[in-house]
Amino acid sequence: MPYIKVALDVPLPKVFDYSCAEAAPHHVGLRVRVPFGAKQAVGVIMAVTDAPTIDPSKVRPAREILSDLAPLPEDLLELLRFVSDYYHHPIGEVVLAALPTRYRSGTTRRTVATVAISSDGSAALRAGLDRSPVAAAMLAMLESRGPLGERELAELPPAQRRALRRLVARGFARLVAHTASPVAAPASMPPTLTAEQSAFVAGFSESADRFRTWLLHGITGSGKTEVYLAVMARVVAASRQVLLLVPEIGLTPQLEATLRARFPACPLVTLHSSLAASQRADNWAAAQRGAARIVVGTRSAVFAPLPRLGLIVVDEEHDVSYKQNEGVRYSARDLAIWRARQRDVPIILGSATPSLESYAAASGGRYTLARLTQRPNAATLPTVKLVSTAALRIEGGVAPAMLAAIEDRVARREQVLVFINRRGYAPVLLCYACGWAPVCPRCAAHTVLHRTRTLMLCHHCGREEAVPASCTQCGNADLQPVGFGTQRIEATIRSALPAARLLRVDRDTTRTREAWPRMRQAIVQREVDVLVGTQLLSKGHDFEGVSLVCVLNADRSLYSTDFRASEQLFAQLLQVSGRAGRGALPGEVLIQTAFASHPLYAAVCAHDYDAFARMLFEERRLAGLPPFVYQALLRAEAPRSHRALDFLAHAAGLAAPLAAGVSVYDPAPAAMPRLQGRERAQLLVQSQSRTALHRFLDRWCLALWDAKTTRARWVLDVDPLEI
DNA sequence: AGCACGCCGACT
DNA sequence: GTCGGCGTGCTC
Repeated sequence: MPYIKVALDVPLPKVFDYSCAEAAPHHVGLRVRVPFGAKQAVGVIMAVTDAPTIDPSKVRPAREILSDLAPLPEDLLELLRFVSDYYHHPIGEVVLAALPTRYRSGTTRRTVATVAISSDGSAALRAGLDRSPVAAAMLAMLESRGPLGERELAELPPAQRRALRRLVARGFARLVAHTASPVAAPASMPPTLTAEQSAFVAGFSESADRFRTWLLHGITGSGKTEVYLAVMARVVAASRQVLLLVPEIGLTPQLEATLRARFPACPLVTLHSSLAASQRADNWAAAQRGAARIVVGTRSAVFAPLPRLGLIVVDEEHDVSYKQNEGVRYSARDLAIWRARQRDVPIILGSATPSLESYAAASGGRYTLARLTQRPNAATLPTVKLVSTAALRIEGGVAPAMLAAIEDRVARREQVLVFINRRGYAPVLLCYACGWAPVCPRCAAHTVLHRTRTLMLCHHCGREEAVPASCTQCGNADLQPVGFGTQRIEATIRSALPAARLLRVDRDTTRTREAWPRMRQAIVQREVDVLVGTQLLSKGHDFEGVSLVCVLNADRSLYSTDFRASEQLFAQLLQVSGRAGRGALPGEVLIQTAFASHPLYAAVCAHDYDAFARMLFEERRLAGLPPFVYQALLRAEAPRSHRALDFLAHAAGLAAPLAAGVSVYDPAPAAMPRLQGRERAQLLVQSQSRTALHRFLDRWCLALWDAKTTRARWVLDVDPLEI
């Protein structure tokens, strides 16, 4: 009797043995439906064996092997096993997370479960039969509001879900299933490449069929995309697949349009979170069949099966959105490199501001560095100037000199982009009498004052509350907004320049699917003079009419406790600067700051990445920080903070005898100590040797899994970005 | 993580 | 008496 080892979506570091008469070696990588505890689950067959590892009497038979999808290829399973080992995360969660959601359940058709009240339930409600207040309330809700959909069900508190299950069991409510239905042009000519671009393409082509990591450091506007396209053309012509990873796409279908225009005959699919589940599953399957030749996707696309892979490109490789910060905390950029080595194909990491890790690897010769130092067509870099606010008291958040510059551009019918990395009206509403300010009850954060919809909003958990009329501590009615968000800056500019046409672009104004395309249209057609927006606006948009970029509130990251904040600020400022003067107009960038003599700003003004990188590198070396040490963070969370800290104290105790060559720090509250009603704490471990760190992590995790102590949820964050 | 089982207080 | 609260332990 053959047995199968099944990866299941549970936080346990093992696979589960099932008996399965029909199982054969070629079933490895297929999905399978199995009984698990009291219910059924869908998992992935990781191996087929002759004998179970556990007591055979405990083994249950598998229900059914699902063959509506081709098996996950061996190289992908190998990648997933590596991810599970390296990030010390349960294999089942890793494997199932790599699968499009639609394939995580057995049904291939997209069904949305809803719960509706039954006729028995209506009768019971009228007769007042149910004595449980929760159950009665649920029945009343089902009757008045109609059936509850999957989303609403997921958001119910556990007590209500339990009550609902009981109602279903007693026939007072029933499950309903709805089935939802799922949902080219002439080739554009490549431009003539610059000498630098051609040199890179030529150099790349010499070893294009072997593994090699290229770090393509190109200043903003130097045409990295053109280089990618030229290199991709060769790969596509050889009938092989290209994986192009991009940061969170957000508002950018532009790259996709460019690719389709350049390769009209080449099947292209995208993989990102805003696709409908069925679309995503179809695109994934097209990649797996090898039918899709170009796969453009965000970080999770690094797990797409690609049988004919010939090249990987990671655009904006420094972008922190490549790091997954929930569940398996992987770095898609690092895994892309692992995958390129595994498949023996070249990989290009592109950036105007490479991460210090990549910079170090290139300096040490592990990556091949290539540079693009020129903008094509003799376009010049924007001039970057500082607007010092050190001696000023700024009225509406925008310095007079900056307002004047904006007015000047508007008068010349040029467009202006104003960045403020905070949405809402004001980040804090403060009582000047006693110092009280509204906070979120579930998160360790102030709630943010919003004015377009008047409310206090928690930006961490989304909780909405009414704006208090007076201080709840002292009764003072004079509560003042402190600090500036996009809405307040918009108001300032509107009152200073009443004739200018303003558009605010942030998460609040781009919530609907159609909103952004319509705004984009308005910008391109010059129906807008001043754009006020968050970082959303900074990624990958070329607005030809924009000649001035203004940056507000950059100082916040200068003296942050996070040692990576200045690296990220520098990258952001250079990226944002790149938005000015993309067309024929010369660009100008103004950065409002109270610290005009800070060396970071000097480097930004000089567009000097190398000087800044060298400086940071030296700082990190002296301080003993990455990339000179390797880190891992044990993160714990629990409803009460002592639970999380107790767990970490216990973990530190377990670590002590294992920690050869590894420093174990003290448990500490997390940077965000409370999130969504859960208290969070963390424990840092680090080592100068990656090998020593991982040898330690291997043994430590075994001990942690063994210790069935203190109930806290925990994850290991290997190579953390946020500490 | 779910989910059972099990043992305690407060309602009909 | 049951309902429902939550702590413990298991899932092949």
